[in-house]
Amino acid sequence: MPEGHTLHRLAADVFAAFGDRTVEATSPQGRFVEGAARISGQKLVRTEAHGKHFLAEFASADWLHIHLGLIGTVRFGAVEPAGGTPPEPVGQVRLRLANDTSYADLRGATICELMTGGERDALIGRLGPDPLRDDADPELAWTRIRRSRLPIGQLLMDQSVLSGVGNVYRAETLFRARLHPLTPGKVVKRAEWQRMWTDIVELMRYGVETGRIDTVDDEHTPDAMGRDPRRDDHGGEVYVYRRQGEPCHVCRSVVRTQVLAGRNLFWCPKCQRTGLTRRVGS
DNA sequence: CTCACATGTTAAG
DNA sequence: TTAACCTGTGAGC
Repeated sequence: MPEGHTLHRLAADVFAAFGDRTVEATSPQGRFVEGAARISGQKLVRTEAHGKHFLAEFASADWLHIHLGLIGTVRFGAVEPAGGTPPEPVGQVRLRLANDTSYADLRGATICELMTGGERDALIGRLGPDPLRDDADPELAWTRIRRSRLPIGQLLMDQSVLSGVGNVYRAETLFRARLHPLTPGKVVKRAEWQRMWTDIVELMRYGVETGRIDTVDDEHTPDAMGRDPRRDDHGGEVYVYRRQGEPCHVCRSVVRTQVLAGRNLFWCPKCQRTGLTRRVGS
């Protein structure tokens, strides 16, 4: 379940379990044997997340770089009794980190590699501002958005414009901004972008705290509206993401979907436009 | 059980 | 624009 909040949680969880001490690294699956051997026995100095990228620095100056892609996961477990042997890996475990009390198994990632510090810096340099980082500058994203004819829905998913937003946060933040996803970037107003950025920061911080993407305001919760809670998904309550064909929680219009650049858009045709002067799509 | 699809990205065509 | 990567889940039979 990897949007940016997942990676920031992962960075915190990995450091909590393995940070400031040596860690044993193996690649039971066999596709990261050399890299695992390089960091095994090294002290884990720090972990961090930038957008959807996980990075961990070891005392050897090696950086572990992981990207979960669409289906990658890290599963944590406790070594019991402490000091004992972790359970045999099940399935394709690319990387296992372990110490005397914890282990963590990485599966399905698109990237698991070692980097130099310079390569780590270059990677971060290619990413747009991450709403979950205190040093992020939303003006950098605005500079890209305001000059682009591409749809705001496409720009929000471009990791070089801003990093960490995925399909769920895209759909939900555009709904909350009442902005149609096909609105060209250059038509978005500065104040709209500033409000949207603030909203993204708030939504994603909540995601880091809870591990859930919950985007509906109190007045639109299942309790407040007397409807059934969402159950088809591990996420929380949402306005439009994967709700195509269902009624909008606000206006009852039927939520729509359309593929854009290979990913599904979701929006409410009535709530999401900003007046007649800016109606986009149909 | 099988199948479609998924919160992502890259490289091939 | 499409396939490929590769795991997990839910729907349907």
